[in-house]
Amino acid sequence: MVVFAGQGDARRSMALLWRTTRPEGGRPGPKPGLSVDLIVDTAVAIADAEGMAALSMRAVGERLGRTAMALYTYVPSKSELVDLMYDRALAELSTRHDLTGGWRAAVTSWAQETWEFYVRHPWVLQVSQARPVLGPNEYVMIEEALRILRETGLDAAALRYVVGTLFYFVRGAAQTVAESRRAPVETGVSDEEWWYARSALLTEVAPDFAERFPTMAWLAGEGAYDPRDETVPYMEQEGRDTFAAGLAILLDGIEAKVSGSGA
Amino acid sequence: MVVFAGQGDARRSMALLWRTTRPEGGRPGPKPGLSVDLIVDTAVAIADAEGMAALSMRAVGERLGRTAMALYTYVPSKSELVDLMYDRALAELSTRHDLTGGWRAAVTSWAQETWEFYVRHPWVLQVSQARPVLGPNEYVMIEEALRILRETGLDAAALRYVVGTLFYFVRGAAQTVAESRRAPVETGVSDEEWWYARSALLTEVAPDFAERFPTMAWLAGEGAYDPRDETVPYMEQEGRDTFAAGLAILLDGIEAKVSGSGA
DNA sequence: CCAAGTTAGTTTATGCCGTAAGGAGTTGCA
DNA sequence: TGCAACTCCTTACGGCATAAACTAACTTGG
Repeated sequence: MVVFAGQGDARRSMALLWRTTRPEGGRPGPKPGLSVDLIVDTAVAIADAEGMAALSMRAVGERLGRTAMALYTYVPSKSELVDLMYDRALAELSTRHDLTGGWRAAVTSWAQETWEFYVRHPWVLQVSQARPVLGPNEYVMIEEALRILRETGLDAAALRYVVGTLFYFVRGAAQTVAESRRAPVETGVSDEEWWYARSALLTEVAPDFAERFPTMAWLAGEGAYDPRDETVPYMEQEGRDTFAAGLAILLDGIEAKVSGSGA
Repeated sequence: MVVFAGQGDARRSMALLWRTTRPEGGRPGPKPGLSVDLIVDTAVAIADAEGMAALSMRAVGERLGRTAMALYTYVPSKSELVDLMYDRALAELSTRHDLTGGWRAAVTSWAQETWEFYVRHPWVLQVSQARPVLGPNEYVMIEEALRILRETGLDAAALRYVVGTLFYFVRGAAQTVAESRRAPVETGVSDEEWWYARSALLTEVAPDFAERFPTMAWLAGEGAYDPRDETVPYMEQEGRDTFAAGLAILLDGIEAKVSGSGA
């Protein structure tokens, strides 16, 4: 049974995100022992350390020495709490990338920082990108990307596409690495163990691998594996490299569009 | 408490994915009333129609006139079932894109088809990209992308990056549209209703929007909104356009790399 | 100063979920 | 004929979000 979210709910949720609550001097009743900020910070700490799967109202309450139900005084629901976590986390991103070196340098540093942010908070990528949360910090983030890329001189429509494409790429590239960090925490099996066991099973289950997947076999034979730093898990190294190289490709494409449109 | 997944579990799961089970003539016990295929198909149907959130063992069992526990005779766990769903869905993708028109045309048609696939099965994007599922059809999909792009003549390392970047982009672009289809199904609120209510609240909660987010305000003023087909939800139109334009940018970047490396 | 009303937080309960355990009925083979 | 293997069921457990009803702390109007 899906309950239609009423207008009132939406208003309360926006008010919470944008912090439009009056000072509220001297009210009756016991003094609040918690606060929305405290709850959100605690929830973020849990998600960072133990993954989104470990985030429950009970878990947050327990860390604060309260029951799960106590949180409902401050936050209307778990999904609302997750929205607040998301917006809080986004506040970490810087908002003033230097444009004096040209837009390409600025975009690169923006993308790098954003990528690191996602990797640092892997759970953020699990927050539904469905309807955007529409919190203040999400707007700040988008505004910053637009501000930088407007420097290219592209028109409004092109700017939209370019920013969208950049977001897709950064999120996708971060996702690979984020998951390779999340999985060990949540399953207790390291990347190395997992891949080792899995690839052994693969040859067992598909002995004709090389004939069925010739290009993959060629790629593996080409020694494209390059574990230059053995302390970095394989997936993570791969993700980093793809990010750097992919970003260059993307920026080349954007540059072509910019000079093509005569900017 | 996370239980370490043993080797035996992994072997069983790979065997299930790759269908390496002997014919099994005349065994004791009642004839199976269900089959893995039937269960997986039913689960896919539920996920397609009602979203991943509605997919439960009880729901699948009920559709088949069985209890939830009956499924465990065929499938060891829900997460295993989801892996099987994922691989089954991937079987829809075609494996022989025409290369006679050059790699760019082939990549475009591959990307288009893959994008449509994700949009058709929005739940696929929710299946963790953590440790790849490693089913046969995932390999087929990757092999096809590699086969097409090898036509560029890029070396192994570059090929990896390019394919990775392309995947990130297609998934990201599809995600936006997929969510805009998933959300109404799961929440009962259409895109239009939601955006209308939300943007009204936004001006209420941030009356100084134009000063705080000048580039976004400019973009909105530029009339970048172009609802050419009113039957297509806004988010979806935006997603489609970004996909087409973004893909062109990406391919331009790849082309630059190809001619740069003297292929 | 006290009763009324408001609020923070608890306990209890409902209805979901995945799945462990054990039992009932069915079938093929020794 | 009996046994082992098999499918499927019922029951149960511990988890989840959260509704409802309650207690206790606090402010304020009379």
